[in-house]
Amino acid sequence: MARLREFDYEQVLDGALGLFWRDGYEATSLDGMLGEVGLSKSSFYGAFGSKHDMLLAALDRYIETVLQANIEDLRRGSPRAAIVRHFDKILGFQPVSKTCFLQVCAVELAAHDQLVRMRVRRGVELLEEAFRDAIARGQAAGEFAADGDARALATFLVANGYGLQMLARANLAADWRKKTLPIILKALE
Amino acid sequence: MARLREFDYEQVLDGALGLFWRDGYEATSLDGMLGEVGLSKSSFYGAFGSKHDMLLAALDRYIETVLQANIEDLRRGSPRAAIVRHFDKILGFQPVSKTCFLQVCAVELAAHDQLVRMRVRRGVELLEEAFRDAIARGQAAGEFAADGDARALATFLVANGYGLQMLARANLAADWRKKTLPIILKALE
DNA sequence: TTCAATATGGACTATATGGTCCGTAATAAC
DNA sequence: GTTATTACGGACCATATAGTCCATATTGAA
Repeated sequence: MARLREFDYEQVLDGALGLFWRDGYEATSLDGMLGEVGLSKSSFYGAFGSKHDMLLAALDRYIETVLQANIEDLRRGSPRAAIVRHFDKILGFQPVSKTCFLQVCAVELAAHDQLVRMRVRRGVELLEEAFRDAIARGQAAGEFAADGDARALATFLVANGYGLQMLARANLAADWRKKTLPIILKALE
Repeated sequence: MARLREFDYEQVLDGALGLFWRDGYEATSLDGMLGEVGLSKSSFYGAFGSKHDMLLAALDRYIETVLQANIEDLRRGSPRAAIVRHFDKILGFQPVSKTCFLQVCAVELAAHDQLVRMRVRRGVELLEEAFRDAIARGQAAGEFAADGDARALATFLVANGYGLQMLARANLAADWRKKTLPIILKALE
């Protein structure tokens, strides 16, 4: 009954996510983005509504795809090994690396944008739950001390992950950053 | 021999810092800022050069004033109490609070701006040194375990501070965040 | 085949942006 | 008081910005 869409919605959304992620929201111009993904303005406004709406959609998509993949990775193998894997990834970041998009949104936008803030919070809570599950499994398996507060330890791990990503952006010596991992892990033992 | 400047350079710089700090670099418009601090464009360009130059100057000023005050506060009283004070401040943050300007710059700009990155790194290192000193003093005084690696522990504390600030922006429940403090402190014992 | 509905290309708009320029005012040295 | 030097106000500029509009194209249903 109506003309079919010619572009791939999710492909365009992933392209936009990549730019918001790499450059931030304000620094990403709509014209530049539409040029990169090859979309006309009318198609864009018809499908996404506004730059801000697209940011929200990109944030949701990040949570559904990238963050979920990280969360699923936390379920693989032994809990301790999964947690080490998670932190090794972060410790390998350089200043230009694409660090967690939740952090980009939290720091650039969350203070003044409730819709962004709610999504970031939800994403962080999902990550926290995944850590909590991993910790609980590790406790049951005897890898971690059984008397630890799994939820508090999970929040602690999330905070350390984001703190270390900030230090990677600041280009703090990788050697120094890496030496925090044993300290972090010791809190679980 | 020449006309005198009518505005207070540092006062204007502090005003600009406040705006960059609250809203971020890209979201702060020059016209808006000049309106708020009551400065004409010619005076601005004569004194500060460009928006980017002013950002660098504001970042330097943040380090010299706000960050230095935090660092000096880490020297007051017992090391353990000073560290608790530092984290209590962070744990009191709400999403709209002005969290550390170094983090704002790191996340919004450091990936693509070497001049910002170098300054952020320097600021972070100054904070890290202050933590290291506090830890070393605490170790000497028997407040902390003497066998801990003071530098690694300092990096760990810095990372936790920034991670908790990110969680404050995300509006993660304050109760949860607060429960990480005993875990952090335990790493020192 | 007609028609209602949606998609597309791209011209267009209003405004905001960072930055420049210049005429004039104020200052201190001589 | 003259002069060299710098500050100031504000008009001005080129461009970038997010967003609108419309003529045309394409589709599936009736």
